[in-house]
Amino acid sequence: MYNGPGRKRPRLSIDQICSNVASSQLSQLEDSADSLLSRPLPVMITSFTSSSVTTAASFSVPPATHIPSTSEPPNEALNLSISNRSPSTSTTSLLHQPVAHQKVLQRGSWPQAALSPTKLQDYRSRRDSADSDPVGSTSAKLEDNIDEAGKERRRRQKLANKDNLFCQVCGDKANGYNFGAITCESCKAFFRRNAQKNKDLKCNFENNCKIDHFTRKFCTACRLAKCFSVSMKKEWILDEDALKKRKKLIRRPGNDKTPETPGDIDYSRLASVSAMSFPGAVVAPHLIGLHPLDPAHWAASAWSHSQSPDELIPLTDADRAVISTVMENHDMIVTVSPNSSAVTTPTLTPSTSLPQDLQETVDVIPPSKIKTEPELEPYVVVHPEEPPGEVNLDNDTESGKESNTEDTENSSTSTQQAVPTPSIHPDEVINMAEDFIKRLITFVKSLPEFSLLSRNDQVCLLKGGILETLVIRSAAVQSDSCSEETIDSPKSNNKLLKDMIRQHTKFITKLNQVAKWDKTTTTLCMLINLFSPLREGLIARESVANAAARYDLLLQSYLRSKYSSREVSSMYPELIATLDTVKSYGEQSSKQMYGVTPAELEPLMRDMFSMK
Amino acid sequence: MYNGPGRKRPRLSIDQICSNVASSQLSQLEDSADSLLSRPLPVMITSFTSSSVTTAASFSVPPATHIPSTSEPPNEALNLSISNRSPSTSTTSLLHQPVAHQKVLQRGSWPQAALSPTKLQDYRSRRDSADSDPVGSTSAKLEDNIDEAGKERRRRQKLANKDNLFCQVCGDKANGYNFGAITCESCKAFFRRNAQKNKDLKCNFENNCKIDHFTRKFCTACRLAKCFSVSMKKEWILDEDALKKRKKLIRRPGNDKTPETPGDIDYSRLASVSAMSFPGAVVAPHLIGLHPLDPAHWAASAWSHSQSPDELIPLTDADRAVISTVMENHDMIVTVSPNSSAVTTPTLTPSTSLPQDLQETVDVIPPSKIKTEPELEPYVVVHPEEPPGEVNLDNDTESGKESNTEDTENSSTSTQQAVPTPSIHPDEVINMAEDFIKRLITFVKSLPEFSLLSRNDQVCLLKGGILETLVIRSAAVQSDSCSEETIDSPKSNNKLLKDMIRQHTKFITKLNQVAKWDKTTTTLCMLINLFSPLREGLIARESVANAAARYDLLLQSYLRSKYSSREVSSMYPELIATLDTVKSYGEQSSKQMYGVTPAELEPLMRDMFSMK
DNA sequence: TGCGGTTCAATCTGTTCA
DNA sequence: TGAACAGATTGAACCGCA
Ligand SMILES: [Zn+2]
Ligand SMILES: [Zn+2]
Ligand SMILES: [Zn+2]
Ligand SMILES: [Zn+2]
Repeated sequence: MYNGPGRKRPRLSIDQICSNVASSQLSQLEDSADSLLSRPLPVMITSFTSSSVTTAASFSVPPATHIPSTSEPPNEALNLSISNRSPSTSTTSLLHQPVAHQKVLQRGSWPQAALSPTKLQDYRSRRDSADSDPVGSTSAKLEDNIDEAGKERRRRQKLANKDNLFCQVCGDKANGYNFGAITCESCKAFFRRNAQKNKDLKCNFENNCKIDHFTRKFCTACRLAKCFSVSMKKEWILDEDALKKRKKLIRRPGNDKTPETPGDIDYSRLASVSAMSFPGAVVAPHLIGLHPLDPAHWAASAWSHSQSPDELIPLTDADRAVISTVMENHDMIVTVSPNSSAVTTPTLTPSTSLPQDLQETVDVIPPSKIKTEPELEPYVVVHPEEPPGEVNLDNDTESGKESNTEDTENSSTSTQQAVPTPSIHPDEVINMAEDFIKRLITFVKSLPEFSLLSRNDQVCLLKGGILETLVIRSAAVQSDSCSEETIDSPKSNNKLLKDMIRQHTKFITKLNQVAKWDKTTTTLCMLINLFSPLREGLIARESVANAAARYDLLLQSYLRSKYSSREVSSMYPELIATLDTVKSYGEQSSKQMYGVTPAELEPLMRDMFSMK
Repeated sequence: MYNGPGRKRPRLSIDQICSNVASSQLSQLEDSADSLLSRPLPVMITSFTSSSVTTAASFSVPPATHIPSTSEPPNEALNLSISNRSPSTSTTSLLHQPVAHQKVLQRGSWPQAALSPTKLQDYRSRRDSADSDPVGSTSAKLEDNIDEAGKERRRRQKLANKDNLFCQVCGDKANGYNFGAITCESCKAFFRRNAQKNKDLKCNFENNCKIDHFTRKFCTACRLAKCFSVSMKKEWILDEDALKKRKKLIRRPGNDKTPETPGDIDYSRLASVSAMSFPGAVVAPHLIGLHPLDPAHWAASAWSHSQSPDELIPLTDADRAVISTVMENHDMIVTVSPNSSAVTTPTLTPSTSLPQDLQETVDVIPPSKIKTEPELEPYVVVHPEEPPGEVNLDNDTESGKESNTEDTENSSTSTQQAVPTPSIHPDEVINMAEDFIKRLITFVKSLPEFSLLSRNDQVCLLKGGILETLVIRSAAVQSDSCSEETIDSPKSNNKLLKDMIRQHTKFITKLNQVAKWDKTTTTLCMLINLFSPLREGLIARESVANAAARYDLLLQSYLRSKYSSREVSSMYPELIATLDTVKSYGEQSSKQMYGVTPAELEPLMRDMFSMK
């Protein structure tokens, strides 16, 4: 029996990663994550209209007292981080600022990602029209002539294409789209052979086998999963009937852009679906537990609008709102802007609070600060289990937590100068990492899709993806600043580390490039990646897949609102592909990180944690 | 000198190391070593004829009272091994088993690893007659008849065996010996198909792919390497000629079963050969106080044969015999195969017995279990001071010592599963270490060169080299398994320890690489290193140097029998060089080990002690 | 030309038989 | 231990419609 499965690379647990990175405290990330998760998260509510601008404003505003009681003293964690940066005094003072105002968060507004049945066709036809000359097929001669012009162009395109088209499943060289995703010949065949059969493939490992040129044949289960995860559509595999018909004769040409049998896919369904932002048809694959990044799904779910390829499609209000909220929260919680002093360090609070009781918690928060969105409902709808109208997040009343972000900031700014980064005590580096991760978790908790998950699943996602998230996020934050400095840091003599940093930089650069240095884009990518339904241990994979799908669609909509159809059609897949690389990258990083001393890590961490 | 990250740790004496490692008992390594040394070691003598079957049988036989009549019921050891496979209950129950029988095993029963050509033949014929009905051939019938008697017995044995025999390559269920190692059918076929072909298999990964039931087909290169590492002999694959002959006719079953050289091994020759295997000239350098590993000396003593550079120079029968004996003993005593449950814990037995009296002791041991080699004589000749004919080992009557090996085994084996290594109580770790060291010592004592030394010198060698030995040995045992697991162990948050583990892994990897994953090679290296004439306190440095030289030569011969002149000329020096690094490494390790808690050490120890 | 399907040779593996 | 065999997969090449 040739059951060739793949060689499985052990995936590091978050614990391991953390311990690697920071060696000590972080090692209990799981625990901390857990504890973090159990802590209430402040609900952020954004009024729609007020949205962006408002948010922006609030962003720079010092959170200061906000919240109620948090006049509390600076929290320890923060202090630590601060200390890192500014060795001396200034920092301390900053530290004293109350971290209180955490945030907001919306609940469910969902932009609807258009996916209508027509999309695919749309996509294709658009594509066709764009690239290939629709010249009549009848007169070849004419065509020749006419084509002449476009010929070269086309050729070039094609060339360009083929040369840098890589299989979304295994990374091998790809020819073009197959079943909805850019894949190589082998994955195409593989998918056709297996997607439909119901034989339950079983992964002999952890269901997270890496799939690449070498390993693809190791684990059919994961390979297939990956296929679905990139949204390959098994529905596109011609069934017997279709085949028969096909062979016999091709009648009404109208129907069949897709090889599907006429009656097959009822694209009309999609419409309604899209309304729901989660069309069953498209969702299916995700339910299977795949991760949402799919060009394929993308292609399929292309925009329903039959807009001209160059017209931008404005975001729906809902989408816009969601995006701004997310970004706002992200900026508030995670980003430590070097300049703006208004720091938001939602780090955990030692507060004794509680939990699951959302509504109430929400109330606790000063209405003025709460940010909520009308669109929430729809989202909630998606998750009927949830009580609509309110965020299902734990509310964080915050505790005395202070953000040392300030310090960080200070130091960073001050550090900006030529002055070589002051030596930081290893322990501090650790603290910084810990602190940052906490913030990141807080941010993630602000996402309803995340907070609605069971604690278990939340932990699973974090364990599995925190590092990747950090990596991606670092791109989202300091698009350009990292590279040089980080790399040049005279501190690291450690070869491995240097390589890592270089690789990191390379990745960041690549991602930023593909994302055109758009922070929103990178942030969305980060989220899409966060919600990887294949993470080990997940239970509600479906929910995760849904979340991923949601952000995926959001990203598409966002892109489409900013770039032309043409641009998006190349940009989106590239993003997905790039994003995919982070997986192996992260894994590798954590491995390499192993044994690196905290001190050596500092520069990289500064970068990853966006501390300057 | 590894001056890695930071802090220097005071240098520890072996006692200290031990105490650190194990904290208590081990600390008196010197003492214990001494005591161990003074204890008689069971002489293992194997009659050639009785060989395989017998041995196999004895192998599985409960050591229990050992001695003579082993009409004993199922032995515990077996149970243990079985338990490995079945995680749950069995294990626990096993644990509850009285510790008494633990040690059982060893003592003299020698499973025979198909070493001698005769054995192989034996095996074959037996197998044939037993399992497959040699319907046709005339001789077969005769055989049948003859065999009749032993048939049933054999069958039973085999069965018993089969149940707890696991492939040394992939851990799958094994049938018995194939090409010199216990392997499953598939690995057998795999080996036959690939071992001889010179197509250069290339590992797509890191050359340390884990090989198990699921992963074995992932990397042929590593699988093959693993095969070699467990000493599978490609020479045993019938070559064309042999095949032809074989096909033509099966006459005297005696002659050609093995591809081995016609006359097979003339054991009688061994004497003289081994006597020569120690040319005075070569010894010289060592006397000067050099340690045996030096390229220089090597180059000088190159093989006198003026063979063509690409021709392999078969080992002399003597050398082959010695090597197999050594390896066999090593495997039996020291190696705790993660898969093979049949555990060999030659640890000391609680018996009260006695001592220095060798001859007598020997008698005490069930002849069937004792393995001895004709070759010993010659060796003895080298050390005329010793009474020839008998092994100069102390016989081990065992003290009240119990080995917790059992526990160890259990936990280890059960650990195999995905289950994260179960936490082992620190004390157990200590015990494991102690136990392991004891076993190692037992093994070392089985080397005439060692046991012939004065007690003082023996202790000196052990004190000076036990750690290094452990390190090297870990490479010899689990070529590939250590790295990942050990490193990933979430347990160790201790930075230093991690560095150590990493370094350890690095070293092991390097050594294995240089040694091409050949266990015999690494084992010989270990021995060469053990006999370092420069150890502090040594008196008979000359003898030690001789021993080193001997193994050095043996290594060279061995290499030359396996690789081309060209290969060896680069390989050997590399081995020596690599080996040399272990010194500083070990030193460093002991320094670092300082202060590490036993619990933290567990993973490293598991690795070093090859407990899974 | 893109992207469905189809075919088929080539590998390997592992079991069974001799 | 070898030989033979039956499978299992894979992936490249190709076919054909729109
Ligand atoms: Zn592919
Ligand atoms: Zn898998
Ligand atoms: Zn095997
Ligand atoms: Zn390999």
